[in-house]
Amino acid sequence: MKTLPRPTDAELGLLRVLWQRGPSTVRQIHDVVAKARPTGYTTVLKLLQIMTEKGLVRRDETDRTHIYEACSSEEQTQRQLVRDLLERAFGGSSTRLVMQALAAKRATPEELAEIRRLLDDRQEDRHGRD
Amino acid sequence: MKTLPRPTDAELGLLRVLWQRGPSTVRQIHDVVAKARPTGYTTVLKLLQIMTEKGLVRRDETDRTHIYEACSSEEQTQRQLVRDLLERAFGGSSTRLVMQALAAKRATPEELAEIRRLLDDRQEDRHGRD
DNA sequence: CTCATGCTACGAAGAATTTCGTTGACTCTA
DNA sequence: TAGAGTCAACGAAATTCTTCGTAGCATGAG
Repeated sequence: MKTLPRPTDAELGLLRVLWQRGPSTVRQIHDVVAKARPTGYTTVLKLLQIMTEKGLVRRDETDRTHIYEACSSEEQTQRQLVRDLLERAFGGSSTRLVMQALAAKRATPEELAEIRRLLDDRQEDRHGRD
Repeated sequence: MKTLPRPTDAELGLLRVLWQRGPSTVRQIHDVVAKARPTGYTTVLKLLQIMTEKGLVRRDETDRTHIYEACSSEEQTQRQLVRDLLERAFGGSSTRLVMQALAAKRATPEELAEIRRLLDDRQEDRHGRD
């Protein structure tokens, strides 16, 4: 499994629908994205065809109405995007990225607690492995 | 001060040089980027001209050899990029972004400690303000 | 002064992204 | 079976991104 190309903005929009809905037809995807922003049906179709070539999605052509499905999970893609941003803009320092993430949007106390929990797990991992 | 456009990959590369070096000439910037990847001098120049139009950099034209300078600090730009990614790929959940940041690159114990310190500050802030 | 050098400006080409119209095929129904 | 509707495929246009060649101007050395 080789690394997939970074999805463009429009592509990411379609992927988000696929993650939310699961495998879907062009029409189903179009219905969702068109609600947020007027978009032609064939625009979505073409984008999905390109994404198929790139390996971002796969499609089931059994029936006449094809079914599209994301190749990477939301988590995998998010991690890829973060890794990318990390290298391109943060010189690989996840600390600084986390700092900016917290600065960019005030986290709720619940979120802060969850992140704290995450750090605890992380630390346990290290203790377990080192 | 209106919001600046998101810098492209190549633009971000030049911004990183400007942040690192401070105000610089085209040649100085070119020398740095060309070391990492062969790039024509005029490629860098053109990119800087476009970035000037976009407002990403400003230039001092006093001398014949212009001096370019980033309009946004590294921190501001990073925050903008994170905010952007947050909306585009994480539905605004900074928690999940932090999770992926930690998953994407194993943080060192020192980094983990620093993030922990950050959270503490954050919490104190809230106590102070709530 | 003249020429080599270094600089900016400009244009253009090629690639990637985004959008949509048209076409031809299939399907369902009246 | 004829027509309306739906679908994938394709081409093409508009835009943005990236790259670089060329031209024209200034400057400094000989």
